[in-house]
Amino acid sequence: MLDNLQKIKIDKPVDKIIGQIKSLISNGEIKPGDKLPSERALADHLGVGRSHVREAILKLEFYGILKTYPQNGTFVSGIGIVALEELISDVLNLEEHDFKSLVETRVLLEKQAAYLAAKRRTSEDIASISNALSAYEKKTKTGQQAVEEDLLFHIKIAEASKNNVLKSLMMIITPDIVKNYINLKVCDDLNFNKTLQEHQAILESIINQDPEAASAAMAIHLKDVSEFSESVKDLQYEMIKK
Amino acid sequence: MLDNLQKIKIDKPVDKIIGQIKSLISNGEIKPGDKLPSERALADHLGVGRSHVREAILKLEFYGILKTYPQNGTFVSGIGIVALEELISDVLNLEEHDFKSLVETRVLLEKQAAYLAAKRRTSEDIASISNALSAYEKKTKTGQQAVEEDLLFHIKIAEASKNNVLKSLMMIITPDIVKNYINLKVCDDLNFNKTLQEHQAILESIINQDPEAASAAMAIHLKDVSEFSESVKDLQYEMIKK
DNA sequence: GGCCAATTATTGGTTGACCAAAAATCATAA
DNA sequence: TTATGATTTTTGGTCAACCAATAATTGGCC
Repeated sequence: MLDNLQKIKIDKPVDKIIGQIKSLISNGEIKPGDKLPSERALADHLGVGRSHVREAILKLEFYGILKTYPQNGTFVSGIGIVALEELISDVLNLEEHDFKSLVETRVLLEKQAAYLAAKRRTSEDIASISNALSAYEKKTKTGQQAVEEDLLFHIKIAEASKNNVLKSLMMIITPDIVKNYINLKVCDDLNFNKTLQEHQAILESIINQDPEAASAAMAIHLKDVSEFSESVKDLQYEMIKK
Repeated sequence: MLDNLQKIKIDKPVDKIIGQIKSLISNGEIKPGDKLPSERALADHLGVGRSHVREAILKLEFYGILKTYPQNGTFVSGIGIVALEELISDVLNLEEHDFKSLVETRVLLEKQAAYLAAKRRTSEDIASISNALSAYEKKTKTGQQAVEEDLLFHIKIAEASKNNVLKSLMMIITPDIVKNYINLKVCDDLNFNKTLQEHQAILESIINQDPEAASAAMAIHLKDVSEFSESVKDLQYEMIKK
């Protein structure tokens, strides 16, 4: 009976405006590099409040599509019409990250982070990673969950990689991962001791400055959850999203 | 004489507020999962307008750190204090992406995209990638730059990978890449015919469903720019940022 | 005493007005 | 005719007030 309630698509005003801006570009009214109409004019033209326009511009600014100069105007990035349209479309469809893609990408990033960390780690890095690991061990020894400490261990490795883009991207997908972990109750299945040993193996490889081993150890560590994600696939679509 | 003007650090009100929210968490006044004080209360407490608080919340929401429920309140993600602090710090320092990290990460993502595209591509994917390649060829044959068409080729491969997270991350770093390409004038050095051949090699591997070959072909394609990034390193810091 | 409805207070959402800075315009003088 | 400086206009930035929906409170009823 309630089945047909699932597909409600709330078109937030912001997304509508972003769509409108996109069509402005598609219709050739705005070319890459051009100045966008003033916020006022846009709000008037689209029949919405300026706040909405502002929010939309803000969002597109995060993704580098627009750039605002105070008291001057908002300008479109100069990367080309078609690419611009693709980018904007992507921003609009940003929510649909499925768990499988999420995990698949996480594995990729984490492996590379471990690889680079092994190559570039300083003694300070080793200290912080060790600290994170100790905190994790201490927490799990008392039987508690240690999601935070687990995360921190991985973050410290990302820092040791000396690649801030890699770290930023990991940060970006982390909340999604955590949300899915909680929803799918992945944590319950994990054996803390096993996780601890795997963490130690990763740390050891990083200490030994053995990139390949570090990457491999990270792959093993993430293998469980990776396989798990294969099995759930579309299960998440049946869950109630809050 | 103008040297000391370089270090101007414009502390936008938004970043200040994000910092304040972070310290609220650090001081234990707000715990993960808690409800944030109302926008009004926050604005009053911090002595700023509500718009600024709103903008800060919006930004933190993009990164999954906060979640706003209309007419109810804004809640902090439940991932843990330390991890939360790390995440927020990262949001604040998000701008400092250096070119080397950018390229290094791009290579990683693109190689994986090509790998997965070769595994999962449909005939439709091949068609769109081919189209993008044709457009690139046509444009370069006339001697023009074809940055957009180049980008589009890579985007279509990302789409063929069927991993939307991977695609999103590539989209996120693309503007940064483009900006740096333009600033550092990488494009000028590239040989269009060589690029075209490399693109064709990638496409061929994807058509043949040979993931390893596709990944390798992409690596070769990106090798030039990768090496270039090694040589510039800190050169960018001397440039004027606009 | 316990339950339910009307009321009140609080929340984020939305709007329009005002501000200062930058750009564009125009008038004036060389 | 050109250069220059005052003036007007336009811009995004900021703010305070209002709106509708929700949650908390209160009062009355059973």
